[in-house]
Amino acid sequence: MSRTRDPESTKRNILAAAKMEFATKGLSGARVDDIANVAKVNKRMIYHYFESKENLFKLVIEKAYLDIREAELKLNLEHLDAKSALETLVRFTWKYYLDNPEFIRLVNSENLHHARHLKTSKEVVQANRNYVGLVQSILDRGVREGEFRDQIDPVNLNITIAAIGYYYLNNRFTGSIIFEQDLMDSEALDKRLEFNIETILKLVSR
Amino acid sequence: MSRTRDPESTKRNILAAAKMEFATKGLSGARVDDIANVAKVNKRMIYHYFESKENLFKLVIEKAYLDIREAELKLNLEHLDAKSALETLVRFTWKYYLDNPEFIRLVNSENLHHARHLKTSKEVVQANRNYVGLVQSILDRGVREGEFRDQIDPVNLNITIAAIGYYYLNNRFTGSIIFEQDLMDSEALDKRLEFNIETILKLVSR
DNA sequence: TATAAATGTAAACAATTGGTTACTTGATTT
DNA sequence: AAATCAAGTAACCAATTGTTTACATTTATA
Repeated sequence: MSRTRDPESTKRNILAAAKMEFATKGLSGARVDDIANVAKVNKRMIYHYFESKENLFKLVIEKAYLDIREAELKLNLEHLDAKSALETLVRFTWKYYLDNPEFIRLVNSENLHHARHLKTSKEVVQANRNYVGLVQSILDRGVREGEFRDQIDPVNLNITIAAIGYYYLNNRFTGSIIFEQDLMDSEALDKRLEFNIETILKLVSR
Repeated sequence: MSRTRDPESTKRNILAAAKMEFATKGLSGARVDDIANVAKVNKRMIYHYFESKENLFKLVIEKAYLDIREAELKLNLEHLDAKSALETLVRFTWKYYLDNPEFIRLVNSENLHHARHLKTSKEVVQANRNYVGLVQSILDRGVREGEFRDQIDPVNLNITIAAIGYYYLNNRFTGSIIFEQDLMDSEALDKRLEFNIETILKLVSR
């Protein structure tokens, strides 16, 4: 049966279109008209369901964070030895950024705006708390197994794992110009991933 | 003598105001009127000297790159042993990002726009070529001194040195929320710098 | 089945935007 | 000192923007 009305699908379409629009053009550059056109809904519906452009952005960035944290939990890193778990996490983080370039763009936008949309989001804070705990448990296990150094700060390790992927991909356009090579060709990408794994493993090894 | 007209100072004021405006609000979010007000010049002067908002942005981002590359050259890393040279470079990069947060924001904006303003800038490419050469020479020296591993890719090393500082500072707002600590308090900043030096030195060591 | 609530459309609005026009004032040159 | 050009001002414009108003239609419910 073909329903002529479908509020859930309308909301989903708006959110998906908004995510791409905000990621491509930033918060200021994004156009509500364009979001409506891509989502194939009347512009009025955006205000009906999401109140304002600003609030729509808030929901988009919140969902983006919850999505990546959820994907990380699915890795089931508890079942691996510490070294494999850490390598898996580095690989995952890289691949996630590579497959979801919108995530990086959205995080940049949110930081340009001093994270004002995320400030009130308890859910995102909790999801991240679990994530830091996960990395801490890998570190503990690595120490017990005699593989990792003691006293490594899990937050700084987390940040570095993200950083070495994020920066490369975020700055792929300026990078490809100033380094005079295509940073996005598959050979360069593979090489970078291996480089990153090496960086992290050397950092934690005894 | 007080000159009522001073084109050089007018241009300088416009460029300085534009740099801050673009860094704070991005290319789309920046307002030509605001740049004119901050620079204390008539809006007409911006178009007189810089043609368009877009072209003004181009000059701002070009100058930003030339400035950092120039500052790096002043470090005179050739006179240091390889390990000290590399540590100095990591410290410098961190401090430069810390003291010039506009640089990070501008690079983000340029990447959001697929680096279209930098594409035609021969000068920036040349400046960066010198920079990669500098890092390569440090690596060579380190190998000769028996301190560094062989075959380290200078471009990926460069990218990683930048990444570990850039990401932390770029995402300081979202980071302070999701990690539930002020990433910008001086203790956290010192700790991060030491962490980064350790990361790079462990990466290159034999 | 009548009715109210939810879902949707079209058009318009007030404010803002990058950019321009028409004009004035100061400095330099011959 | 006249003339010419560069530097500067104020007001305005057409286009675009996020948001709203007024209205129509579908769906669920009493």
